[in-house]
Amino acid sequence: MSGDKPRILITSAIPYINGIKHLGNLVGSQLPADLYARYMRGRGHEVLFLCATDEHGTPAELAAAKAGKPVAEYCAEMWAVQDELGRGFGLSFDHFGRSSSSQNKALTQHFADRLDQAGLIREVSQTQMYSKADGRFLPDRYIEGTCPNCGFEDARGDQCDNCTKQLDPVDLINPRSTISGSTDLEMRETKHLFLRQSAMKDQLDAWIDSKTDWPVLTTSIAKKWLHDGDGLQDRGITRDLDWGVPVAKGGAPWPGMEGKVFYVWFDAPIEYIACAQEWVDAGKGADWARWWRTDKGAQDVRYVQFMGKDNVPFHTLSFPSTILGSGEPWKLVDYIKSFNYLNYDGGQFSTSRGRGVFMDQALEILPADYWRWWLLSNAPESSDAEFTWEQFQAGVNKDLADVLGNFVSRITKFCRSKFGEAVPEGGALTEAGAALIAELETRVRAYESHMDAMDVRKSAAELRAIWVAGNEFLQSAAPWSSFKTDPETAAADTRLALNLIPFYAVLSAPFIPNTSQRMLEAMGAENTVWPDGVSEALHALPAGHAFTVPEVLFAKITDDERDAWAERFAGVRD
RNA sequence: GGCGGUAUAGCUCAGUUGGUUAGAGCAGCGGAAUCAUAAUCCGCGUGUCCGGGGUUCAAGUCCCUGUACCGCCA
Repeated sequence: MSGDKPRILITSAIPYINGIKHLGNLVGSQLPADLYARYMRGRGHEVLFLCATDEHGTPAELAAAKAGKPVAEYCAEMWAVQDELGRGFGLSFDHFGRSSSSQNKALTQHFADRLDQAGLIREVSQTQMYSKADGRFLPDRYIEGTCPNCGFEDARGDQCDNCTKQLDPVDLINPRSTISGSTDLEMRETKHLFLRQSAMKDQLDAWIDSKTDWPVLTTSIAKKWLHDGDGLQDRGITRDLDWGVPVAKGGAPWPGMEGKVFYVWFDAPIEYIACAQEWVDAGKGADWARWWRTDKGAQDVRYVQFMGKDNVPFHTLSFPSTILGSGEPWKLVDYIKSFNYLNYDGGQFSTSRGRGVFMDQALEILPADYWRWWLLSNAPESSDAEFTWEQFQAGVNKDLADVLGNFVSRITKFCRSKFGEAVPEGGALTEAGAALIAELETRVRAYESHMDAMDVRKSAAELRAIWVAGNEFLQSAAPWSSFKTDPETAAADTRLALNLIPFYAVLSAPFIPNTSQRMLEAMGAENTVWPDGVSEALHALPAGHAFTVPEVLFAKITDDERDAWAERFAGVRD
C-alpha cells in the first residue's frame, strides 16, 4: 500500500448479539463506517476496519434461554447470522470478531490487572435484589412492581414508565422478577469492582476539550456526563452472571469475586483491540500491534470510531478511562463520528415489537445498494431522521434509477445503435466536453472534502450532482442530433460519455459497491484507481474498447410494492 | 424535574468565524428534446428563517425569554 499516507483504523460500534439489527442500527454505525473504509481504501490509504458482536450480559442469557439453547451455542449461531447479513450489505470488515473470544477474555483480564495496579479499581459492597426462583441477581430493569409514587403496577426497577420517576428496586411495592414472574425476591449482599472514573475526570475533561473538531453531538454528550451533578461517577464493572469474562487478578480468580464476570460495557470496547488480534490469528493479518500500540508503530495511525449517540458515553469516557488508566501506550481514538436515531414511519424502530425493517428482511425485498444509498444519503447526522416508504421510494427511484441507472442505459444503448458495442473513434474534445471536465474537476474535489470530513449527507448530494452532470452533458451535446450532420463530433461526445461510467463506478463504490462492480464489468474496465485527474480518468477507455450494455441497474419501486411493504412492516414480527 | 438536541419553501434538509435580492433535492406548473428504465434537460419560490425581547451599522447566524417536538438521566 501507499507508504506516505496515514494508516486509518476504523471501528464500528459492535452490535449486540441478541437478534437481527434494524436499519436504524445499521445506519448509525456499521454503514457509515463502511462508507469511510471503502473511501479511504479507494484513496490509497492502508485501512484496518474492525467490527464484532457484543455477546456478554443478561439479555444474551435470556435470549438463549428463550431459544432453548446454551448461551455459547446461541451466540455462535447469532454471530453467524450477523456475519452473513453484514456480507449481504457489503460491509467490508477486515474482520468481524466476537467479544466472547479467548483474545478478548485475556485482554480484558489484562486491563483489569493494570487498572488495579494503578489503584483505579475499588471494591464496593452493595445489596442487590436476588431471585431464588431464577437463581440469580436481577438487574434493575428485570424487576417490576407497583410504583410507590403513582401506583402504576408495571413500574420497572430503574424507572416508572408512567410517572417517569427514578426508582430503586427496593422501593417497589410487590416486586417481581420479569424473567420468571417470581415474587420470591430478597436483598442480598454482593461485592463488585468499580472503575474509578472519577479519578480520571480532569484528564478526560482536558482530552475532550482538545477535540474541537468533533461533532457537537459527541462532545456535548461527553461533557454532560463529565459535569452533570457531582461529575463523572465511578462505575461498576462486574456483574453476578455466568456468561462473560471471569473476574480474575494476575491470572487467578479474584479473591472474593468468585463466580462473577466483567460487565459487558467493560469488555465490549476492549474487543476492538482483541478483534485485531483475532484478525491476525485468523491468518488475515501479520501484526496487530502496529495498529494499536503507539510504541509499536501505531503513533501515526488515525483511529476513527463510528457509533449511535447512545454509545457515546462509553467511547468518550469509559473506554478512554480503561486505555489511559492502564498506563500502557495503547492507541486512543482520534475522531468519534456519532449519529442520531433513524425513526420508522412516525415512531421508533422496535426490536421487541418487530416494528420497522430489519436487516434480513431488507435484503429479502431489495438489493443492498438500494438501502445503502438511501440510508446514507439520509443519515441522521444533525438530528433524528425518519424512514418512510414514500421517501424511500422517491429517493431511490429518482437518484438511482432515473439519474444514474438511466444515464448508463441511455448512453450505452445509444452507442450500440449508432456505433456498435465499442468505444467510437474520431473527433476531438468538444466545447461541451471541456465544460463537463471542468465542472467535474470542481465537483470531485468537493466530494472528496466532504468524504474526508465524514459529512455523509453532503457527500451523497455531491455524488448525485456528479451523476446529474453526465445527463446535462448529454442533453447539451445531443450526440443523437449531431450524429446526423457531424458523426465525428457525435463520436467524440459519446466516447467521453461512455468514459463517465467507469469514472462514476469508482467514485460511487463507497456508496453502492455492487452496482459499481457491475458498471465496471459492463465496460470491461480494469482501472479502478481514484480519479485524481478527471481529464485523464475520462480518457481511460480508448477508441475501439469493447463494452456491453448492462441489464437495468436499478429497477424502480412501484406504488404497489411500496404499499405492500408499508403494510407488512408496520405489524408485529414473530 | 435536570441536561442536551431540534425548530428555515407543501415534504426532506443546507446555511461556515453575524454582512449583498435566504439556498438544494423531491413534489407541483410551463417548456425543450426524443438517445434512454414515460427516463433526461431548461425555466418558475412575495418562505412572519417557531413566538417575544435585546446586542450591533448589520442576526436565520450572538444573548435573554417563551413555546413545541425528540432524546438521555448510569
